[in-house]
Amino acid sequence: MPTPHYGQPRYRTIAGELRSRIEEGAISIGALLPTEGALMAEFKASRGTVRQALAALREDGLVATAPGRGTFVRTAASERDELNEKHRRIRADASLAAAFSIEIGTLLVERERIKRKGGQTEEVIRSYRLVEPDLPPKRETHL
Amino acid sequence: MPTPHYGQPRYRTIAGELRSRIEEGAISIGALLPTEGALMAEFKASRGTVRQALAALREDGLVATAPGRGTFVRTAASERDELNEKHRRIRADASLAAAFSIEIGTLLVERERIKRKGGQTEEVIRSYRLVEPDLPPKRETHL
DNA sequence: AGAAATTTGTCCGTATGTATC
DNA sequence: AGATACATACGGACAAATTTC
Repeated sequence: MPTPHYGQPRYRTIAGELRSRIEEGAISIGALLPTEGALMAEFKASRGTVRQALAALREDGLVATAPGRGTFVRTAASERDELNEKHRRIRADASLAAAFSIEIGTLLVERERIKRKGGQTEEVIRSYRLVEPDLPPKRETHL
Repeated sequence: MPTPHYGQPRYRTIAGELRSRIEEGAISIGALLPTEGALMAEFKASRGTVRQALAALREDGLVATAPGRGTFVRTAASERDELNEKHRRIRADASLAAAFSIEIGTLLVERERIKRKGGQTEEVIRSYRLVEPDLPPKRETHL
């Protein structure tokens, strides 16, 4: 098969399948995922594609990989990563004002993410910033 | 050339070189990096290797890539990402106590990262958690 | 509007290096 | 030392998004 990635790319499909197994407890926390070779056979995918899938899970913090050892499940099975994400507008307190070199009371955007794991909160992440785009705007549909 | 990655992998070398150019202003903010094809020619590397290098820069938040368009520099050239990282022990206030379902005053680890960009603070990230490892411990040097 | 060219995205197969078991 | 498993690298091919003409 060439490279038809109509709906979803294959690596995302594979990542999703692995994610499901982890969330459903088929692969428990701390356990090893199948080796890259095994995944190649199971999904009939190339090594690169399998590694792309694992990289995606790694970015989500779901697994961790060690050379010569394998890829391990990092987080709990059920109730995984409910990652509530909230955006709020808050006013800078003293410490934030100092960090940004702005006046106390200036409006900031707070993004709070709460990672849960089996009902228990694992981590609270709060980031503060002003605003700003990411990429330059698209070219206007020409003349 | 086969695959000798003694000191540094090639993709890291390429990423480092590009990073330098960005930090030194040779490629200014918002500007396009050379295309993947151009980088292949310049570094005499395969497409995959070049893309690995770009992925590394992307993970650092240094650049952003758009399909069909190219890879753009995201952050300021000089004084980049001073990413001060501090760890502190703090006591849970009301909101953190609620998030973790613990008592107010319980000790938590706060990791604060401040991303700067040309002297100006861009983002303040604070994460709170208890503790815990990442990977299962290595096997003892066997029987 | 539409076709062509450009550029990134995905995927395959293979080979060799390095770490761990 | 040998087997296993992940890391790096090459080359080729087709798909999809964007820009250019």
